[in-house]
Amino acid sequence: MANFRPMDLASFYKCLSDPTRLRIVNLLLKGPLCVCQIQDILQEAQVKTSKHLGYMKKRELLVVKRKANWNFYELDPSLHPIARASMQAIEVHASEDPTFAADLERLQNSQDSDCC
Amino acid sequence: MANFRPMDLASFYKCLSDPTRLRIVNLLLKGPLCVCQIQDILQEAQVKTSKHLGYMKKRELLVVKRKANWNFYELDPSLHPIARASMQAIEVHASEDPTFAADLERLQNSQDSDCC
DNA sequence: TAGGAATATACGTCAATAGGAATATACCTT
DNA sequence: AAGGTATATTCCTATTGACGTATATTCCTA
Repeated sequence: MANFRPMDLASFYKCLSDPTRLRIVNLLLKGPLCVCQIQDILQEAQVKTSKHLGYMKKRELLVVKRKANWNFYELDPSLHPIARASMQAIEVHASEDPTFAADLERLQNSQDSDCC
Repeated sequence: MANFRPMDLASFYKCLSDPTRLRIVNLLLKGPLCVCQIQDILQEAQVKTSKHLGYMKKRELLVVKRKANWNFYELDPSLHPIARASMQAIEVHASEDPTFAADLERLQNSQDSDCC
């Protein structure tokens, strides 16, 4: 969101307007993750996860870094303060939500995964 | 957003995912407004404004109070902290955006309007 | 009670979105 | 080079969303 215009802000909030994408954002708030980790944690179909990641990448909420065979996604570090504040609020309150909390727990357990 | 679930949160962010609705939220952050004031400030077609207000009311972001011939919309006072934080960030940064700023200026000038 | 002002709804159209199935691409390993 | 793993893309379908035109509803006032 280089230029702060309602248009861009709307585009940012569109990224947060889907449950699956919110779950992904909740995970990426903890740091970069590779696609297979995200898939494992969400327990959703590969194509579904991939397309939501592509959606957010296209709208510049996420950036991707390829390492060997794996794609690591992370939140764009240069987001507008409004975006940052919105996501920070999600992070602060994630434990109140069963889905977010369960995802974060699976994230913990996946640290010692053999995936990537 | 009585229950905090990604579903509800997604629904909330859907309300923020349209430029016109963002402009409305920006105005309502300053307090309740009647539809005619909102229409005057946005300078958009009546039906467009009305439908966006209906959209947000249906998703419980806004509540409406009828007074005589006029409908006053306001932000639901019992919103989840995540929603509050997101909107507060919008309020803090509104002056950075030409559209938001111009809308707020027209809001000032409309205080002495003969509308409602 | 008839007319007018304020606001919402119905209907039609077109674009965008979500999700699945199948397929393609990119890179690694043997 | 061949096969495997990781990930993206294409195609299809059903749903939702945005916006305009026309019309309905609600309430006030003369």
